[in-house]
Amino acid sequence: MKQAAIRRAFEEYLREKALKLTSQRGRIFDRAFATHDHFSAERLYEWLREEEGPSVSRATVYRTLGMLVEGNFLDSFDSGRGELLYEHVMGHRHHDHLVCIDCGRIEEFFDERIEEVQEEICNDHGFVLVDHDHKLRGYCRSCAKKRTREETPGSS
Amino acid sequence: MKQAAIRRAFEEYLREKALKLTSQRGRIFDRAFATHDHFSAERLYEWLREEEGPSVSRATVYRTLGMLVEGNFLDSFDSGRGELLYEHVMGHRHHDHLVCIDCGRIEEFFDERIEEVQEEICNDHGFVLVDHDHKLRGYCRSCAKKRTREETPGSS
DNA sequence: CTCAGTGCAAACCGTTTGCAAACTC
DNA sequence: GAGTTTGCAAACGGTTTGCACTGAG
Repeated sequence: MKQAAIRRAFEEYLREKALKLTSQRGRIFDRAFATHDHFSAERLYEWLREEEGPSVSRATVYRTLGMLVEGNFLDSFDSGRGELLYEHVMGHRHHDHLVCIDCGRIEEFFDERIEEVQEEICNDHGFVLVDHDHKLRGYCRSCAKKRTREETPGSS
Repeated sequence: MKQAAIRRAFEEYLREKALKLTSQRGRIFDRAFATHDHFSAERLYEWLREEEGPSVSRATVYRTLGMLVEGNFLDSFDSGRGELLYEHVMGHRHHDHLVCIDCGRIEEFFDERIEEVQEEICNDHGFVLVDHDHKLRGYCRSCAKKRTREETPGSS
């Protein structure tokens, strides 16, 4: 889906819900969809104050991000460091995350087998699965390499 | 492992690390191992002030819980509601959690297939897996039942 | 014109921290 | 006695909220 189409979907959503299209909402939406990275509310707020455009307060950033998650334009997940991270949903299928505990790098994974087992587990427990949070934490390729080097007395 | 043996392991740990056995650490440890439930730092703090014994400050509760996780006496995991939950480790093998998004009920699960796939995924990404966080969120049996009842015009 | 939405600053909530006093070893 | 550990209260960091003002519909 192209930017323009996504933006139209957003405006359509606002209309349906009788929400107003303010310049702040527009800026926040566009900025969120302009990145393919995961970002925190605070980082998005920084971006908005660095770049020019109608001013947007921190409160409005938080409120609008909440609304975008509600409307399924964004997904949020816990970074594990006490903040929520957001990523846009359009054109992405569901996936989970690998998080580097050294540099913070985030990669994505998806495995159908896990999805199936999750359903099975919920059935066994009588749970109705709504969503899940699956993070694998460890060292990414380059941090793992760095650590090996440091731990080995090696050359020098 | 019996309470007494666990307590001995704790004292041994303190000795090894040259940490002091204070009355506060003793109380916190004992109280944490006296429950089989998941609890937050704040809840543990409440328990300690309700029950009698040497007084323990909130700061000490947080500091000691951190130490107990460090020493592998407790596991902590993110409740998803902005607080950490703790559970004791002794006699429990690793497991993940099902969380009811209505009543907060927590059940545990373990599935070897998922553990294996996780390793495989990490290998594929060049990650060295250290640990993971896997929560299934949904409605527990009784909350699911309650919801069905409410949504169905039904009898009345 | 009206009411939803915004900005501000204060409030929140779980957690951490600096420092003087208290206690273990 | 020496040096940890504690308690207190203030600080923190991310997020939420009350309220008067602004602006979209």
